[in-house]
Amino acid sequence: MAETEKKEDRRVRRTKKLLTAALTQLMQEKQISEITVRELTELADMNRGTFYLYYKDIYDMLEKIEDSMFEALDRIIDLEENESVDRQTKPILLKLFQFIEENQEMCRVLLSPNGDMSFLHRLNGVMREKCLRFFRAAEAESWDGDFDYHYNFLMFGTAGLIRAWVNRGCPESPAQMAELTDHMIRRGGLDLQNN
Amino acid sequence: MAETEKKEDRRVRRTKKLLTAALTQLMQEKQISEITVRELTELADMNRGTFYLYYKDIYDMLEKIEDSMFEALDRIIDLEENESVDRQTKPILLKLFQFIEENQEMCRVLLSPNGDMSFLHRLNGVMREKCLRFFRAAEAESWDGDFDYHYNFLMFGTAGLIRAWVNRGCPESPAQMAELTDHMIRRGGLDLQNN
DNA sequence: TGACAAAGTCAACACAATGTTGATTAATGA
DNA sequence: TCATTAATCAACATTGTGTTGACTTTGTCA
Repeated sequence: MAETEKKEDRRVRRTKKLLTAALTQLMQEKQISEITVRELTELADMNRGTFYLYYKDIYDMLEKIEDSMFEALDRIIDLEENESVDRQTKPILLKLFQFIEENQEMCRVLLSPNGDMSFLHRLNGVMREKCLRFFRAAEAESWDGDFDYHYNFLMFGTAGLIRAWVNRGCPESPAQMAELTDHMIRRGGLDLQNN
Repeated sequence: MAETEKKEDRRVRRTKKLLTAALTQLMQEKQISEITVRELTELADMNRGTFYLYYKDIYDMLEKIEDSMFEALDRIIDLEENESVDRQTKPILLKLFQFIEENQEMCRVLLSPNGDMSFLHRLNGVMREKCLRFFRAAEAESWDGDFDYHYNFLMFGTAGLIRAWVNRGCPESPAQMAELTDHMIRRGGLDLQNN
């Protein structure tokens, strides 16, 4: 459990970084399933056996990368919770988008057609915990047993927003995106007349 | 291009149906990438060589299954367009949810953690065309260059709703879901006070 | 109904990626 | 500096792949 224990040997850091870079590149070109350990290590210019020192297979590697991302996200958002006393969603969204911007390369491939559904689901799960406190406290009794539906709509919608944003290369600032997301969540996307 | 040309030999239909059932089952248990042609055909109780008569590999098979789903969806929604003259989003949503209900097994696995990101993206693309006419004609000039963001939020949000629904086994009727979705799209998920 | 065409079976094949090994060399950090 | 640990390299059995040709079974349609 004790993550980032002390910090690894420089060679280990180097190796993992090279492998991650190679994987990110390959995932832009093809399905994860089509990526072999052989070509990954060839691209990273290292011995094939070295890969197995750290990962069981490609999927195990991707999962471990996601692990460390979620850990970082966890730290950031828990920190936020202490700072802000008010019940706004915006601060938490701002932190989220700042995090996405910093990890935009990996987020882009994970949300691309070659991406990983389980990443979406994990993001869904992690954010759900964070959001529950905000939502439940607010006057959200209106959705009773429908919370699941409401939450899934808003979370997946936000994921769609993130996807579009990273696909464009994050031209807007995290603050702008947090503002837009907050607006979408509160007032919906269609400002139509009531029919 | 000429799809469903005449209709295939009964043996071909049988084979493809058995393979599809086997794939659906296996995808509930494991990642697509971990599914081998060998075990798939063993489960379907047929010769391994038979698989290669129709599909290049597992991914090719999944893609072809998705193809036929999108074809069916296309027909349904194009039909709808002729029937309804008004500019409501609800009729199109109703047809969508009816379609999902009929294909709920496959939809459930495709949207599960073991699912297929490219399915989401294809759904995104197909529905985008359909929705453009409705949205553009409506008073939706408010979002100008931001259409992409709005659309992605609403489409992914709807996908999240679909996911939650099929995961529960579609207890609500398609009409109820269309109503809920319409509400989410128009008024957003949070009915909070304007802060 | 019966004949022909097409689908499915079976065994065999070369090929490629996997995951693991033991011995050796190189880099790190205290 | 030196003991420790990472990385390399070659080799290995194993497994899935994709394809072949000869065969048996099944469906279609005249």
